[in-house]
Amino acid sequence: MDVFAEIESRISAALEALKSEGDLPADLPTSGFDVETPRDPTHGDLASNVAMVLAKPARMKPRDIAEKLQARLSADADVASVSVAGPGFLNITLKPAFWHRLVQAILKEGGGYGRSTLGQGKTVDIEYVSANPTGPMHVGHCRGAVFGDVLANLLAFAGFDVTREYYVNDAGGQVDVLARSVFLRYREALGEDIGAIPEGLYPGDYLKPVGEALAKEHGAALLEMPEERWLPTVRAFAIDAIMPMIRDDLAALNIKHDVFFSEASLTRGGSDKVKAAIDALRAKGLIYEGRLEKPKGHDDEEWEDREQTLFKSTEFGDEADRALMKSDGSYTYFAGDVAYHYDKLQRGYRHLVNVFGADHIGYIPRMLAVVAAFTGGTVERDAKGKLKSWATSGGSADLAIKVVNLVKLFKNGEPYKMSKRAGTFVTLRDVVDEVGRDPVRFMMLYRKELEPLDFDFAKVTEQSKDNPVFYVQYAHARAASVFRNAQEVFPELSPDSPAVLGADLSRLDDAGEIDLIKKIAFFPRLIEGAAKAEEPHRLAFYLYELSSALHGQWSRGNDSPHLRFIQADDGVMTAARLALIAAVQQVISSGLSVLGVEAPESMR
RNA sequence: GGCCCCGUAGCUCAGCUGGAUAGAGCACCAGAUUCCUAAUCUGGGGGUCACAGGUUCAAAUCCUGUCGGGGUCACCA
Repeated sequence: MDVFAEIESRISAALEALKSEGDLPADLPTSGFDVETPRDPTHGDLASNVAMVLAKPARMKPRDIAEKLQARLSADADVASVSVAGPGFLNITLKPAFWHRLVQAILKEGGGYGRSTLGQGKTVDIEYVSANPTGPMHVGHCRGAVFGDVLANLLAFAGFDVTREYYVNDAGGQVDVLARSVFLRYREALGEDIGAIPEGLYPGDYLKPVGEALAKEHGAALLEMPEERWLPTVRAFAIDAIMPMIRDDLAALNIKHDVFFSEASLTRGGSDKVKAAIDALRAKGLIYEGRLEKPKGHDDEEWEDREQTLFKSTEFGDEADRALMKSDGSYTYFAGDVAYHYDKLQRGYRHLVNVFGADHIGYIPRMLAVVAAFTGGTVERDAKGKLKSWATSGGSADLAIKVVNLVKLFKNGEPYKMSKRAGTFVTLRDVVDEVGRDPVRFMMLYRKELEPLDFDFAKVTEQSKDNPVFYVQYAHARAASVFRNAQEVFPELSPDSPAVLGADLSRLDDAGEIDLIKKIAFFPRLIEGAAKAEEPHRLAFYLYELSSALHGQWSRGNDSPHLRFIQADDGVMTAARLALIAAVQQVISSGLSVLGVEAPESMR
């Protein structure tokens, strides 16, 4: 049940009635306006701009339209009063009985409350994390990982059919470096003194066991071979060893992908999916052999002017065409990504989401270009060629790119520099072990994704109450506690009992109580808004506000005992208030579950 | 230099895609605990929404320009 949609439709009905009676022009639209909660609660429960939006097409004064609607809506059995204010706002106050019914509806829906049919089962593929398989995850990966995971939860809650995907960059130079690094550890495991790890190889100790395992499996056999013979073996071995580390790291954050897509698989086993994807673009006339201009703004000594295979991404507004082949004849990373997205589209997804780090922003236009090219969609730009959004539209499927900004590390307020050499490299696992899964997840979401995030270990660990996650969890635990205490007096009042679900709510008339109901009434709309905007942080902020309202109402019982939830001499009132608490707790619980954060029954 | 993001209270940030008198946390000041968990609550001070124009009934929000901070710019991934 969505109060806003409900009132919207009643306003529409009122407009229709006025039209049929000739009070409004017959061709006047009956949608396109908003119903929202006014900032100032004295204005009423709900406000609409309907009169102002329709003033122009109706060629009437906003206030005149508003007054006609006022007369209509006042007759509604659920409406207590309607007023016209300011430039033509329609302020509506609903009868308490309406809010009481809402609480009952929420309790009846239970965990389904707030779920939406917005997605209508549309298939969505969300690609996130996609860290190179060259070592354990570090803190920097954390934000994108949590963001992607929660976005996936959120879209699923809003009715989309979601696939969570990880693109494994197991081809290219980085994994060759990994292989050489492991080979060194392999020699070490066979008793060789390898000395210091040379510049350019991965120095981490985590490769030691990998080298040892390699020695166990192959003995000294690999030592006899030239690099080009052992490299593929060692590379595959190393990746097979690293990926479980990464999965473990993700599991520590409660993140689980449905699909791990291997970049190397694109060209394995005789089939060349990269070539196929490029050919598909070629068929559209978007591939050509040509030269690129030397990039401006920085001196590049190694720049070489040569003819190469290019994708015409300028066709979609990118600032340069993009190379698909390296000078050694192998595919560029971009070429692999072209094939990967081609593959995703062929798997039938209607909506693709890529979660990028801020350092990959420059990569966005070419990716949008690729997907627009494959789907027949467009990359919307304004007259000056500026990108309107990081998304394609209008094609058989579309791509949206979400960018999470950098995480700046602090310790006791001082910037904290990560360095592998100085031993201050912080792995994701370290952070989760030290701080805990829930605080990390919540912290990563308690900021708009595009905003840089300061992450202070000392703050999040030592003064853990600074972390808002405890505030929200405490609200949930407090609700559970109220039930525990209430049952000592009224044993029949357990959370799912008929006595609570069917409680007579007519005495819930305190302003704070009604305010709590209004806050949970907003939940479905919040979910839809956050899902449409693909902004999970909204949910974190919402839960904080809702928790605040609950803590506030609880505390009012300190000064005014008659407001306490448990009234030992009044079972009817207690049941009513517990019903409200149960509904609030339900929303917090549902919200936290979308965030992937635990909703504890107790904080002790 | 091109492109992209950001600029809101002393600090860290929200602001529901254009709504009414711009909010929260931290910090500071003053209070609340024989009382359902004080990991909590109540009150107070604190603002040229970077700046200047424009669009309209209405702009922190959209457009243009300027200033400041950050990111990024073939052949890496």
